[in-house]
Amino acid sequence: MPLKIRKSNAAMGHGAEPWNAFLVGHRSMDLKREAVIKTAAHLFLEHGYQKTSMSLLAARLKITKPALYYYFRNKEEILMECYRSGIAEIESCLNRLSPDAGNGFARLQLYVLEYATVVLTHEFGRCVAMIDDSALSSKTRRGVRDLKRKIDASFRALVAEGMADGSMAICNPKLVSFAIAGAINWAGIWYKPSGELSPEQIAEAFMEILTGGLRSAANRAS
Amino acid sequence: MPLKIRKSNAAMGHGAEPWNAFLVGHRSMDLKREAVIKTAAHLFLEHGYQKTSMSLLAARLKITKPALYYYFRNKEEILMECYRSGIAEIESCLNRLSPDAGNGFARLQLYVLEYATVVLTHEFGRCVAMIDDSALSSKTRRGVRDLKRKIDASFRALVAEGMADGSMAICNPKLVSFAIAGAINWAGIWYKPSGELSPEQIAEAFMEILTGGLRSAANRAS
DNA sequence: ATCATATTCTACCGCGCGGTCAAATTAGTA
DNA sequence: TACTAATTTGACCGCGCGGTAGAATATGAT
Repeated sequence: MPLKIRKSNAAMGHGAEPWNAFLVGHRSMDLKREAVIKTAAHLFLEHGYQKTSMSLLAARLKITKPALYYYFRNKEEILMECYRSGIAEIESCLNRLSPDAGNGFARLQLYVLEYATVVLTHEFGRCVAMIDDSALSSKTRRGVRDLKRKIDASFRALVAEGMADGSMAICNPKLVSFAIAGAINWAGIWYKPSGELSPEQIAEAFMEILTGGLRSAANRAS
Repeated sequence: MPLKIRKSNAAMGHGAEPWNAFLVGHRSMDLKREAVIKTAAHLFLEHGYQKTSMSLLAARLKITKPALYYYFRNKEEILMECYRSGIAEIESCLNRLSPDAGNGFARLQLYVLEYATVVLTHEFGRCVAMIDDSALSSKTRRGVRDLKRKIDASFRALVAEGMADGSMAICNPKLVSFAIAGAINWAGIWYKPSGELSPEQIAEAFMEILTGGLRSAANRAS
């Protein structure tokens, strides 16, 4: 009778190694799918999407490649799920500050702060900013871009709002949105957790640098 | 007697199709190397580095793959040359405005304008901003990063200068440099020449957005 | 124990990649 | 013309990739 790997006590919960979800038998498909995309996100962020092979991903999960294909149709479905989670997280940030946090300018500042924090610290948020979607099939890519566009639209709406209530100088919302998102996304690329600057420090500095030029004269006088 | 492709009248000069450099015989190695990296840059920008195969590059030049290896050791040497040209162009911008174009803040503004223009319009400048160097061997990548670091250092020096002469508010030069370069590099990614905004429009808007928050109070009063 | 189902495995496929080789072709020279 | 050196080529290699087929195994219900 062969040895049997026994179920680990720490197999469930957030702190566990992801591959514990695969240790023995029956746990729900959802748990295993989550374990896969979580591990995949880390690998994608470390080596890039193209250079992360399905075999490596499987190895990290202590399973074999075909098992992956039992849970996902193909490689790009896995990346798509990473995007979906990350974009959902960013959207929830945006909705959270919606109610009433001051004028448009103040809310833009808050959003910059939150967006930067997500992109620097959230494992799936980082995927949205960092991972190039050009490797995807055109159909899947269109789906991703649609989701991204929603974020961009909210961003522009915030800028337009600030201009309408007089708290921001007049400007091109599209370009403002691109400039801010670009600076932050790029930070997602060079930022390494081992560096000397914390995500909070970076987020605060970026907020000041990127929104400092947008305050209206009236808003500045106050 | 087989047909012989005759030398085109337009085979030389800047406006010609790059592959004309290969049409017949003897032209200098340098011309052909230039034709290769120029064509490669366009393909890298269009499809990405990883997805541009040496076979495709050769096909675009109307030669065969092994001929490519007569002029370059390997694929990454070609990308390296693209980087080198782009970085040289950016450095020349920086040197050009060095002498005396006003205080630190004014010169930073000029530099932002020029950097954005190069990254949006110059074929090799775009490579520097857009093409991920993580596909390179670690040795080559170190070379590229050294070159990039020089640009970053100049950038930070400009910021430090502005702080020293009182034209800019106090800030972290490293983060300012990253924020500005990031926003512009990211523009290199989304910008398509077919879009409705011209590089000049983008460059000017970015200059205002990205430097607006850096002006010192004293500088603002004037 | 038995069976049906859910899950995971071993073994494999076709493909296109970066890169190489030795042969063929061309150009320059005399 | 004939010789040499520079250039280009067709044919090929090994590899690792994404993905698959079908057998093997584990699980849960009876």
